[in-house]
Amino acid sequence: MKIDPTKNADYSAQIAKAIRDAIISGQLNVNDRLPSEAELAEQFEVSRPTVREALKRLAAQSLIRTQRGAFGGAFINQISYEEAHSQQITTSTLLLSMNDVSFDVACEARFALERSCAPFAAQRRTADQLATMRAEIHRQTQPGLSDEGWCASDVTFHRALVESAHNVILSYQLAGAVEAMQPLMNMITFTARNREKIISLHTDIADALEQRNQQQIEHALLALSDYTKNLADNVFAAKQKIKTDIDNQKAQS
Amino acid sequence: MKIDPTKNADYSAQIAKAIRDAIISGQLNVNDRLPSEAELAEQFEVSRPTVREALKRLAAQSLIRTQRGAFGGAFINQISYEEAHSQQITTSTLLLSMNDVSFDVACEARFALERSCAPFAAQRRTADQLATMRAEIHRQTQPGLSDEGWCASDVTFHRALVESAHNVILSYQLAGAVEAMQPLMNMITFTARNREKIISLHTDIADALEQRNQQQIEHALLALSDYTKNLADNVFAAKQKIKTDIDNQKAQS
DNA sequence: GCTTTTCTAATGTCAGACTTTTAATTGTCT
DNA sequence: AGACAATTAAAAGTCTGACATTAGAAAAGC
Repeated sequence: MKIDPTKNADYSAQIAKAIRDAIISGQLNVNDRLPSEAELAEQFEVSRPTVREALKRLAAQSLIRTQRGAFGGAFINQISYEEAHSQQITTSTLLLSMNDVSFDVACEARFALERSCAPFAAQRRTADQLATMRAEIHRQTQPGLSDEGWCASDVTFHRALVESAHNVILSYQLAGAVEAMQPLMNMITFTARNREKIISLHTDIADALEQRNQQQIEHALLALSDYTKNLADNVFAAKQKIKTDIDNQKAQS
Repeated sequence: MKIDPTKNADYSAQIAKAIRDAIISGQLNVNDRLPSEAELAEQFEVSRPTVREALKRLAAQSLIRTQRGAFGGAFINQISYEEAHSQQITTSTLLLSMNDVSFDVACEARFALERSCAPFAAQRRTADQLATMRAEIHRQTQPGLSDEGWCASDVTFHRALVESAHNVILSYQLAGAVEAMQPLMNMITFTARNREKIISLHTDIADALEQRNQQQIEHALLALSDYTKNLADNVFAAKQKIKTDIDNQKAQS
């Protein structure tokens, strides 16, 4: 972990890469302290601001944390599930919003991923998680529930399902996928009739989970996926119609 | 997107957050140019180095790209699948290496996620992808294949399977999961006999895919998952044995 | 022995200057 | 007029040196 030849990249980017590689390769361990900024500056033969920019890059990826004061400095950060998770969501959300992914594709992926926890959920679900799901279903039946409340409840419901697989890695990956999809889902307003149907599908899922019936869980999820896709198609078609109507009106006037 | 009150966070972190939020909320669009560093410094009432640290944070997340020279500056970056993907891998790899996740859990998650593409792969696989998989299987039968070559081939094989689902979101999520697992997989050295068995399981997968048989694909993947887990258990048990033997030897001397 | 004060090493911030890059403009020649 | 070369200016990248703030450690006081 030393040199910066005269490549065509910023020093700060090169330094960040050098340190990142050292962390990933295990040369630097969790809670190790990096040399002070002044020392790093000397070591890499650059100025302190340059080193600082490199460190900020690493901090943005939660690779290090910094602490002020004597015996402070930059420490290798043990990345937690929460941090990793929120980063995944930021990245995925941006990816979805910037690359106009079709709703169908995203929806298909989302439910396909969720289905992957079905076998373990069927085996390992606890009464606790089932109760959470039932409670959310009950909340969803309340007539006065706002759109935001509905969406939040939906997320909690699906999260409980994922958690019931009792596999941290799976939870982490799926929660990221589900939450990243949320902004897209929010584009659809659920009417009372839509809600009723979705609640019935949610109930199917909960029932299947209660009976520990893997295939039925998968089947219900698939049905939910199809229904959501259909709903979205209608919503988008309606929006499109309004748009063309306006265009026609303009053309006439 | 304005002020920084005297909160208990770095200015640079606050500025980065303000700009990040503006991007996510859509106030700033792809390829928009941010004000120059000097202008931002004036706007936020901080110095230019502070602004620069904020920009480096955003650059580390691929949210912006910078260009030097006249009419250069910082531009909102359209995050590509590749960039998003490599970030996911960095995060997931670190998460796995720093939180001593058990191999079983990771392996279970990895193959469960991969199974989720089975229904689409069965429907949509092309001759091309099947050919890639067959070619990799053939490469895997070569006796002189190095461990690195074996691992690379394995990744290519599974990647082709994932791609055959023809869903970019799924590909992105799964490729991240599969590649993040790779360092863990590399801890297992595959003996000739192991390889033979894995090749046979790979062949099962390819056959099932050729026949567009979803259930058989899932079944073969499950078998591969179980076999890999078993293999890992043995490897770790062997390592443990060596360790205790050494300890005993030390105790005797 | 415990609390309080002081010390000090480290990050956080600033101001100002200089260097390098790069695109637009201007100027010149054919 | 069009193509090529020189000039210019804007912006990021870098450096120097300084000051402010913080927080742990050591010393002083009780």
